[in-house]
Amino acid sequence: MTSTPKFNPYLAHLHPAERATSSKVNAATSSKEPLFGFLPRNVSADQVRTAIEHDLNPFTKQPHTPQYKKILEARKKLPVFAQMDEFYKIFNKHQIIVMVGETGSGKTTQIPQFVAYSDLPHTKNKIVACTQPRRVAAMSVAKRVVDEMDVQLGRQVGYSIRFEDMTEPGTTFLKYMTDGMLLREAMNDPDLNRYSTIILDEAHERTLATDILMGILKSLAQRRPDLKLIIMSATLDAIKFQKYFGITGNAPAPLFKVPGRTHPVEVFYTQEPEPDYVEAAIRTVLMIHRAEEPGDILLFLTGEEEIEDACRKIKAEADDLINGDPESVGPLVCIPLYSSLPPQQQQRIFDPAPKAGRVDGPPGRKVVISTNIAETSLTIDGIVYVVDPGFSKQKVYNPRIRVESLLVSPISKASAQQRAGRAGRTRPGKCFRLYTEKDFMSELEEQTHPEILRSNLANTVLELVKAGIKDLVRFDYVDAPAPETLMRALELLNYLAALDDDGNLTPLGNIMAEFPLDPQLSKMLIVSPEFKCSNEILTITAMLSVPVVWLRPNNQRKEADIAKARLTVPDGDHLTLLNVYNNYIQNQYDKNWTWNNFLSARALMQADNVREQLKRTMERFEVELVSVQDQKKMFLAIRQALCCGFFMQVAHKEGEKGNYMTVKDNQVVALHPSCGLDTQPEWVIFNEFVLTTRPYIRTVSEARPEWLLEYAPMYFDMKNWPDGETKRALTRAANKREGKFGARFEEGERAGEAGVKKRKKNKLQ
DNA sequence: GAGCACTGC
Repeated sequence: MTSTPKFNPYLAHLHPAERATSSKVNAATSSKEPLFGFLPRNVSADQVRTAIEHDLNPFTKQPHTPQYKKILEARKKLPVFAQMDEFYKIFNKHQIIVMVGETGSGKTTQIPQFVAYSDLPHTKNKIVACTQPRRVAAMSVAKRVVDEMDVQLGRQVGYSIRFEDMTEPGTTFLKYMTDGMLLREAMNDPDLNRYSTIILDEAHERTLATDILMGILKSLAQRRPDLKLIIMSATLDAIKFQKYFGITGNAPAPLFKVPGRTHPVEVFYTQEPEPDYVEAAIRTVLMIHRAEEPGDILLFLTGEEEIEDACRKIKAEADDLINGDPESVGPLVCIPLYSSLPPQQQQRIFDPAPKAGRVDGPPGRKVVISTNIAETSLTIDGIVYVVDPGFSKQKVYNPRIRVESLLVSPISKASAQQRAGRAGRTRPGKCFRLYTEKDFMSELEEQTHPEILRSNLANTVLELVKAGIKDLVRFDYVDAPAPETLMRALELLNYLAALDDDGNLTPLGNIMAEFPLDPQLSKMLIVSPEFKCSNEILTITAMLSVPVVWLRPNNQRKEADIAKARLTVPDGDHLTLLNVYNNYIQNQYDKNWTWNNFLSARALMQADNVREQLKRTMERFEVELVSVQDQKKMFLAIRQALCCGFFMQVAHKEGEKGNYMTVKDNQVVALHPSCGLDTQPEWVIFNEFVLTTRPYIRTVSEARPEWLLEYAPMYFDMKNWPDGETKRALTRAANKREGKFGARFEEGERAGEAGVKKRKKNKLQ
């Protein structure tokens, strides 16, 4: 290589810097290369600025489109752009950095591009990844960056979310992805060798996946000095992350800080605590409507019912105002917003405010009444007033009874700030907090508890063990979960035979981890071929993994209930779910059919999608897809397979009043009113424990004690059980059974192990 | 005789 031809396909694959050193070519030709002189991980902002202005796209070597320059002018106005020099100074010097970028700083779109100029991942077959907590964000940011970089979506720049991989192996070097997706990858490739830099965006949201990734990446950074990490977060959490990612006993990780671009928001508190926050919220909205300048209102409430109720009341009161004095106030529209609303109705939040009732009359106003969805997931432009009663529904986990439930709780200071910020996106705004300043200062927690402290960790623990992390108690968590939560998870996985008594992954557990499911579900799915009903269990599993398919509109409850009764299988709710799905398929995914039967077409489509994904995983691990033809046998088989996964979620009837008592935890529960069983069987197996007006079990099927004893002998080993009616009933069943089956009971082999062992012998080894 | 904040694989 002594001369540089005009085009050399070999040279084109070489890194420009390497080319420059490997051949002393004439500088005039080479400098036409946009990336000429770039040294990986040691580039300067000057170099990057020059490359960005180059006529050729540095990554495709194609001339830029006119659109590129136009977008570039807008990019240059972003606050991060002004601090490019500082960014490279810090990034070049450190392996891990923490970045704080307020709303509007441009961090999510720009920082990954800056990193691409530094890592030059396209020359080394590496990828720069940027994680997002939400799928829509990963998708829309990737699309934006594609335009900014003048490349094609799914080629050089792409995204990867569940059900959709918009990347091209070997070509994609910048990838936006959900945090859950990267965690999945880490499970199978603990060194994440494809990545040169990993950026965790929105780290302050502390999703379960991001928290686990922080732990994994912190230790990975020691094994892989070539891997760089950027943790992007809101201000309040930065110090915590800096300390966490600091080298032990040494300095905290360096901070790169960029201001945001928002407008000031004036905050008001109430003088006294409000006894009824919904009533106070309604009053405040109407007060704003009467007395404040034009501008839309965003009110935060906790759930669907509260929101629909408030919508009706505000509408009624506003109408009264107008009728009473049409001169003083303009028209007002109320728009509800929560996640179970169909997307079409969610779009209504972007409708413009209503026009004035008449020429020169007072202008109209839009009020969006929303759950927390408007705090992070959706931004509504034009909001000037925020009404914040200070509550949201939050997930809480009680490890003692293994129950996750939703509880209306006070929000955190961080959350309150986020809410207030929603008023200042387009111009200066006001935020009305329906609590006192004193309560804000002294009663609200600084941060919302990270999800890892509020969740059942069974799934997470299985993923961690699969990723090679065995000592879960001493794992370096940003915030360690309660030991009891970990213990409960390990215990469940052990009973399910996913982990052996030493906490090692079993062959069964190894396959279970591959399914994006709760361990009870993956266990039941994997063992279902032994019962000759895997096609059916696959469907039921998919139906249990999506939101409830039944619709029950307020004004058509009766009709909805009748429609549901037509599809109900009296032997159990799980069989009803199977029946609904099968009917949906028989009716060829017909939307009219779903509509006429008060079923959510969206949820059913999702179920079908999930079913396909699970099916592919089953095929990959040679979990057979089989059915028995005889319906009676099939119904039995399905409930037996259910027992293999859900034997820890069993309740026994106590007395004649329809009360049930959960086995071992001894919680008194009732069958949920949605339950379709036509009798009250002595033993039931349930999918879910819900704590609302009282404790209910939901999605329930009949179980038989002999199945429990046969498929979960370790769990139903009665030697160390407390005395009680449940124990007596089980003992009766056991005695009866022992007479019948004798020796087989002694084996004590847990269902599922046999099948996996067989497969292992044949295929896995 | 009820209800499902939100997200993710």
